[in-house]
Amino acid sequence: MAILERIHLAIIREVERQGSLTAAAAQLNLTQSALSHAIAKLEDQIGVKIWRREGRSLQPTQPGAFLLAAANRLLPQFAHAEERLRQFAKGERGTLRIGMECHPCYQWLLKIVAPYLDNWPKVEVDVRQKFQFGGIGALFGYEIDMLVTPDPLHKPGLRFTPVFDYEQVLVVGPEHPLCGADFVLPHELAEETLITYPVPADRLDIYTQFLTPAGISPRQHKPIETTDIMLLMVAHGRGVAALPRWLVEENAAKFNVSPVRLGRDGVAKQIFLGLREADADIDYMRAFIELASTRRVEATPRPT
Amino acid sequence: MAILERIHLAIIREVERQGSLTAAAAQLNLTQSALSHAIAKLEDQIGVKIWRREGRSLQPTQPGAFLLAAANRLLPQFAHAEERLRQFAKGERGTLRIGMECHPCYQWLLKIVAPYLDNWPKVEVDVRQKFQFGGIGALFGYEIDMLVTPDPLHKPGLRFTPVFDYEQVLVVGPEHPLCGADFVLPHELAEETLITYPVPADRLDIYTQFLTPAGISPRQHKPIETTDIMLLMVAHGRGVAALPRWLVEENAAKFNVSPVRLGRDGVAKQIFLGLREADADIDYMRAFIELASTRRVEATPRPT
DNA sequence: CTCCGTGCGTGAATAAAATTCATCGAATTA
DNA sequence: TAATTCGATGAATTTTATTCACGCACGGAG
Repeated sequence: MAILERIHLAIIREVERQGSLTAAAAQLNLTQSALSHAIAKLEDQIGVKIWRREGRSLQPTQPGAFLLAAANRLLPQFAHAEERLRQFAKGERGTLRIGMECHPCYQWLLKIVAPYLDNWPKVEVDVRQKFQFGGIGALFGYEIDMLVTPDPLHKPGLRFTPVFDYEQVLVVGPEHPLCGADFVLPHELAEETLITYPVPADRLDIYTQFLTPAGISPRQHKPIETTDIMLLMVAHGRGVAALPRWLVEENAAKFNVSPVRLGRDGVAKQIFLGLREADADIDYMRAFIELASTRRVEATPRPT
Repeated sequence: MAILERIHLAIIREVERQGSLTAAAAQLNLTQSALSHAIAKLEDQIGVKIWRREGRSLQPTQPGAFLLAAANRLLPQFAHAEERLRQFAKGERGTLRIGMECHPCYQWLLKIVAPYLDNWPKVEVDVRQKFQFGGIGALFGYEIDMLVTPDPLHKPGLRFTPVFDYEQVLVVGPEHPLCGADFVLPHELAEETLITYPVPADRLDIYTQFLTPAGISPRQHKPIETTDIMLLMVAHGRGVAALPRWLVEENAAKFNVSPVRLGRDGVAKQIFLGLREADADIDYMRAFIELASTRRVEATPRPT
């Protein structure tokens, strides 16, 4: 009845990675012959070829590509399940895999995770930042168990809890004309170089909530990966950036940068923790959210 | 290295379903002894018990429950993968699994699917309506390949295309005082019995876009599963309902019901088709969306 | 062009595993 | 309390996976 097994998926994935049966076999601690037999049997039973044998190289056929996608989706879940079971065996509670969709939140997260690890010595924490299908997809696809994101999604199956409010502000260097200003209006950025994290513009609040509504684009847009470099660039007059006020204030002395309110009323933001509804009752998950919620005060900037 | 196999998940799921090893064994075409050995080996290798043997009954332990959840998630994907491979073998293109989050769209869908099946004789179509984690979750979890929904979600990994616009209207019976009225205002429904599909109020447009903003609740709220019964109830003065105008007009003669605009401007709605971005280039998927888009005219009611 | 290295497929042999058979003890029920 | 049902266990057996040995085809080097 059942013909497709875990080993088949493992072979298909490994052959793709290594480029040849022989190399894949070595990786899987098997002989080339074993793989050949295994695949031959599978191809025979379902009546479909997995690869096109073009001379020496193996090109996945359509069914092969389909299986490859399935393998890349399913095998990590097997691996994680086994890992989790081993943790159960050792008396550990599990691994909380946290996904981040909010670059500057990393520093905030560290402040939550530190006491959490003390309170829950038997829980491991793992933080991930790259997801093929976005944070929501990673949550649904069991790549992660919790998501830190500024944009929640109240849908059946997921639950989001706001954990802190903050104000998004413009950061400028000491020589910048806006340094010390009460606030900045969109058109004042029309000739600026805007430094942001490397994500699409429609995921950046300074566009969606500030520039785009006013129909303004900055003169130049520079993507930078790390917050430190970003602040360094701003401090040395290479452009301006938009970051949470608390982050700017924490780094004000170190980098010599100043916050400026975005617009008269400021741009208010919230960070949410999301998890699968099915996990909502797990004690160590609840505890994390609770801890994150109570630390909210420390991270809150002055009210707008 | 790899210890957790498909068979283990199958056993765990089947034991849960059947309540006993013996019954599960019969279901899986194995002997009770085989299952016992298989599980004993697994428990031995990972060092964890799957069930608590309380006298005769088997209660899943915490790891057991975890594996059960994994089984319920993973096994259907194996089954579907095999099914899909068999279809490849037969020269078929695959099965388009369509999920519905929009009760009255069923009739519309039939009109799209009929010509589609003719154009793509090698593609099977399967329509599903129940999802544990909502339509979006089903899409991410590979339970379905396409989602028909009035509320889209533009997120990385998913793509939504609007396929038709319609007007949501109130439906009333021939004896109803509102019959023939130009439009209805929220307070006029305060003493009515409102018939809807059995979904939460925050998913019903008549609440979110009409009643709730005005702070009105109907006197009574009756959930009904099927459109026909709903129209029958309305026609016989048992209440009013909210449905797409095109649906009402199609059934006006058959059931003797009339549409009434909701508010002065009417309530405008759109239906979207959603799919995983990874599938966006598959020809028979594109074709379905194209077909659905071109049929848009027929379903469009008079403009508001 | 030919030789040689390398990679894949195949059949027989072997090793490993899964499954069954036979049996027992414990728990449930009549 | 006897009869019955269910799960565990060890040995026997069957099935399956893997290896070994070998042949063939492709492609690069000489």
